[in-house]
Amino acid sequence: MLVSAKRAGEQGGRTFTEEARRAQIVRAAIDTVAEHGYPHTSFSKIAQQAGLSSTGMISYYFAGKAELFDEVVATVLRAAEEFVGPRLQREQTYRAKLRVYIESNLAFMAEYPGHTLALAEIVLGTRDRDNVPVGAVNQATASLDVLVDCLDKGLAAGEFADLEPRVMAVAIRGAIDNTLRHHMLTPDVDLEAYGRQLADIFDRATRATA
Amino acid sequence: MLVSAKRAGEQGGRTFTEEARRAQIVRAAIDTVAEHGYPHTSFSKIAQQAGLSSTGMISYYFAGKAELFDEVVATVLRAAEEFVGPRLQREQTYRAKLRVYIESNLAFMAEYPGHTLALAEIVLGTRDRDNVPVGAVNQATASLDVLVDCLDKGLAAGEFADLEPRVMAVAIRGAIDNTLRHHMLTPDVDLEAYGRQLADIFDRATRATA
Amino acid sequence: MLVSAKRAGEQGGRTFTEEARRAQIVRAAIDTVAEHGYPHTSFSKIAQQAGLSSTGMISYYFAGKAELFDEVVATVLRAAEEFVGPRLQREQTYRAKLRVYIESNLAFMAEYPGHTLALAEIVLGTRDRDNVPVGAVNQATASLDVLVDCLDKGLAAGEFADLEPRVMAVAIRGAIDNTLRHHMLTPDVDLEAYGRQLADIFDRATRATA
Amino acid sequence: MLVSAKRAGEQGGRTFTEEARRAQIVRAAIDTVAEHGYPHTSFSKIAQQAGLSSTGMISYYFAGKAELFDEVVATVLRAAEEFVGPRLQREQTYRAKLRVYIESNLAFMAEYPGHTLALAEIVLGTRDRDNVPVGAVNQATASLDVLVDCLDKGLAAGEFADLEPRVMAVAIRGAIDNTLRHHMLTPDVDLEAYGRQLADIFDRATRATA
DNA sequence: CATGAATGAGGATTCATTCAT
DNA sequence: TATGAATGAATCCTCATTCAT
Repeated sequence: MLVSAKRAGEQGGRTFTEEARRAQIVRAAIDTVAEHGYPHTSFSKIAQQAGLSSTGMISYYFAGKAELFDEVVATVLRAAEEFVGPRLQREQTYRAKLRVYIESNLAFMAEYPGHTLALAEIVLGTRDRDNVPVGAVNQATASLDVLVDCLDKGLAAGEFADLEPRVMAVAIRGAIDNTLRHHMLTPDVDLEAYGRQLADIFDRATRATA
Repeated sequence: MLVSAKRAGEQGGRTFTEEARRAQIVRAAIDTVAEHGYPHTSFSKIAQQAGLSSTGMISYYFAGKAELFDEVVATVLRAAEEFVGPRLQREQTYRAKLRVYIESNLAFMAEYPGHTLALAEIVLGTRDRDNVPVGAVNQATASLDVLVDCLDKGLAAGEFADLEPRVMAVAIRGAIDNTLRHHMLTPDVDLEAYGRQLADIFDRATRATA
Repeated sequence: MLVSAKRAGEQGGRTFTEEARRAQIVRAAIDTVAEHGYPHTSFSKIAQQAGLSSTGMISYYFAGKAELFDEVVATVLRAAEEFVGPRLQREQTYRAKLRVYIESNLAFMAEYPGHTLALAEIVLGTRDRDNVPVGAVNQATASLDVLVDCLDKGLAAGEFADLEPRVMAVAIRGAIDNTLRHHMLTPDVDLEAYGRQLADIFDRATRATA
Repeated sequence: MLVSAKRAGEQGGRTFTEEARRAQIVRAAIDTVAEHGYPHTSFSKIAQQAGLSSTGMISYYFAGKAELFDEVVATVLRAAEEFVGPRLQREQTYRAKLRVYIESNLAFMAEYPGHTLALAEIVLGTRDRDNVPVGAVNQATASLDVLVDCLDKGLAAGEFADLEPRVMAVAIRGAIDNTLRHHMLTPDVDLEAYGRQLADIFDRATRATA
């Protein structure tokens, strides 16, 4: 006798079907944000994109706007981590890891442009009523820590010279994200070449001065 | 036929009084966006901030939301240009100009945090119905050209080595903007020190490799 | 053809199991109304209170909202009748019965505050689309007849003087219910003492004038 | 030169026109509650009743459901006070005042049945999320104090015997309200006669025992 | 010039109910 | 018998914009 398909796939108290629906909605939300921008993303647009007949369905699966977009952010970050992480671990030196971090982030953007764009939109657009960024952003900034960690260790290993890890990390992350933004405006640029050049820039910036 | 007193002071077909009103509204819009975030900025919040009794006035002076926020962006960019421009011209070498560009941009942020924050919010939040960035953003990206120009000339003068001006410019601009974003989240950082370190990073990145 | 085991225990065409489920749901409905108020009582809150996993169960056992709340009212009235009835019969004179009616009604309220509160909420909140009270209320008002009957007979027996039974009954019932309402707002009052005083009031009101 | 009509009629910072609109909406709300019951009273029903084209108008004039219904309650209580108050003051003895209180309350109900019904509905239907009655009710219960005060003073003056003013007041108020409720269900009763009989009841109840 | 009342579309969310399994 | 996913109407509320004055 088989355990029912539903119960088998539970995650966090949710059934397989529930999880599937949530994933479907999250995917639709990502696409909608990427296409229309976060401020113009409404439940009805998402429902339409997902092929759902009403916005009620979304409220049925997500407690509210916040929960939905928190999950969107988590999903995108997870996808990015799964894309970038293995490539990072393959490298031996921290200098090589840094180069791969930059290049594979841009490669991820090239492969999932919607994901990255949506992430940026949501992180900037999501505030509580005191204009303080909410949960989603904490996750997003947490992703900066991977980079800080890499720089920290590389510094300790003597591979990098003369840098404040967090300042550098913020710069690198900003450079990457802004590159995506420009890529969105002028989609004809070659992201792979861009990635190499960006990596060159920060490779040089982390070298010891003569 | 006499030119009316009003018409004498025109700017783009508008009278002094009109310009004053528009400026008042633009100022209020900047403050409102900075305080509540672009998604929570409505005409009524702006009217309230400006001390106006109704939103009708705003619609009276601006053809629509787009026109208002275009003017906000233009105003902020003008302020930034007026702040950064003179400091740039004071320097002789392009390398020095680059350093000053970075430092004075962060200094501008420190002095007018609302302006910069509002700009970032609006640029990301303002799209037409096809999600194409509107006029505002074109202006914003235009501001990148100053930086590209500086790098271009410095390259020609042999001051910088080995860089693609536009790639570098996008990286620098992104690094600066992301620094502001982090400053907003953790307001205790010293923007002046940050500016120096950021300038160091890109100073090194533009040097010839040994 | 055999009568099935299930059918053997029918009540109004329903099996034991069905009755048990209905009772469980009715109990949950009473508690929910008492806790959250009728306007905030939804099927999902009731299902939650009953430990059911979905509202579908409720719709399955009750034809609709109206049927459920009709049964709630009937249940509460039955409980009140079972509480008050025997105490009433124990008394010999109608004057004594009247006193016991008042006191035991308040005692019932003290013992089952949720029941009484729920009843009041539902009676006021349940209307059909023409604002005509539905079945539930008819039952509720029917409960007034017990009181009218007591007054009628006492009058005939010469125990009460000078009163119109229905007017008096409405007054007494209103006084009792309003006492509960005040008890809900200020729960520190002693319902037993209140009951005695209330009984005193109407005991005096039913005496012949000197 | 005349002060503008608008400014002339201000009340609490509101213009004449605003006040008129608010009054119109409040009147429509009273009628709607009286006709459909509080639980079935929605902004759209009120807007329809008021002849307004959208519910937006109501939100435009009232900060929310709570503010609207608070004003409804205040309006009804004011009307009742204006009706009952003068009649009360005309009487010399507290015993006479008590009789007039009861009779004129029923007379008010006869004249403005919608008002009283709406009041009862709202007071019972309005709770915050902890099921605690809100502001409106405080006003409503405050109206009980007039009665308590009358009984208190009559007791001190030796006009009433042997009663706990608050218990008596709650009883009287409950009797009055329940009489209205029955009047609503069976509209053929003569409220004036009812009022006299109700007054008789409590007149007798407050007499000294022989 | 300026006002502020009015509009109506669109926002998220909750609800009772249905239906296939 | 029981489930829970799906529905879509209805909830209150906010919004940018218009228009008569």
